[in-house]
Amino acid sequence: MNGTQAPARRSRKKQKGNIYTADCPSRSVLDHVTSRWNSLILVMLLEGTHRFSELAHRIGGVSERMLAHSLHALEADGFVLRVVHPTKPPKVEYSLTPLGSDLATHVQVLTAWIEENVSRVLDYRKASAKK
Amino acid sequence: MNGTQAPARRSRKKQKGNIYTADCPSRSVLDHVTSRWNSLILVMLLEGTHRFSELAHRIGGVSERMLAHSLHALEADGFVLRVVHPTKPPKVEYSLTPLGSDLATHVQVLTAWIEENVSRVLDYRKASAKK
DNA sequence: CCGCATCCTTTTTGATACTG
DNA sequence: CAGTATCAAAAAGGATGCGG
Repeated sequence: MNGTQAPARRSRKKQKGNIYTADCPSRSVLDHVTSRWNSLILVMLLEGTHRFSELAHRIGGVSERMLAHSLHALEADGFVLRVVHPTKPPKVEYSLTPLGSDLATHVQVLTAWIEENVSRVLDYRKASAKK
Repeated sequence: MNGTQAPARRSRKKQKGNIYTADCPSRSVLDHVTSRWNSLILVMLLEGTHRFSELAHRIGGVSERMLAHSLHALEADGFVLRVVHPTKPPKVEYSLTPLGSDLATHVQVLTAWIEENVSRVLDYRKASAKK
């Protein structure tokens, strides 16, 4: 089941994308969601609002440049809300929009699964390396 | 809630990873799962066994090089099983392992969500471009 | 000081051509 | 059919510096 052709339901704005199609916008959304740091950012923001420096500190290995890039991308897609406090020193806070929160929930399931099953993967990697 | 420190449960092989740590293996697993084409491959194989050419044809925009590369990576992590039929012409079939099937289920939830909500993202992108 | 833009290096990806 | 090898382009990543 699960047809490949677009449903072509007319006169309704809410059309479902086909992620297997190269030029479908849903593909670009998937790319953004799965872009290296973005999934980690989404899951971390599920905890609540965080400052730039907090994210930079807690997400191991991310550079400030990449963090800024990723946050902008997530903001442009409407997943993350960026609030600048013009204090001194400056403070920028990031949080999830309702849409982003919904998405992040699903991403978290994935990251949680990986954390749970990472040892299985490691065992397999080791076994096939030996062979 | 959801502590940051590792649980340090001892003397059990099944240790849970911390995906926020740069050198945790779970990070590399996440990278593989979210690598551009891998998520699409996983979801497609959820339908059942597929040949190389079927995957290449149905996943729009993927090159043979990347498809082969991605399939090898998924195979190395124990998510995908590769079976070569020494017929003429040759035939290679790919399917999910139990572990891969479990993972792919969660990835599919994500891709399905994106397909459902892509119009919301597009609306947001359009609105912020206008501003 | 914090956030992030700019320069330059390294890694990933893609187009094309060629083998078993 | 199912890949691999090679080269060129693009993107990711790191170091540094500057505005607020």
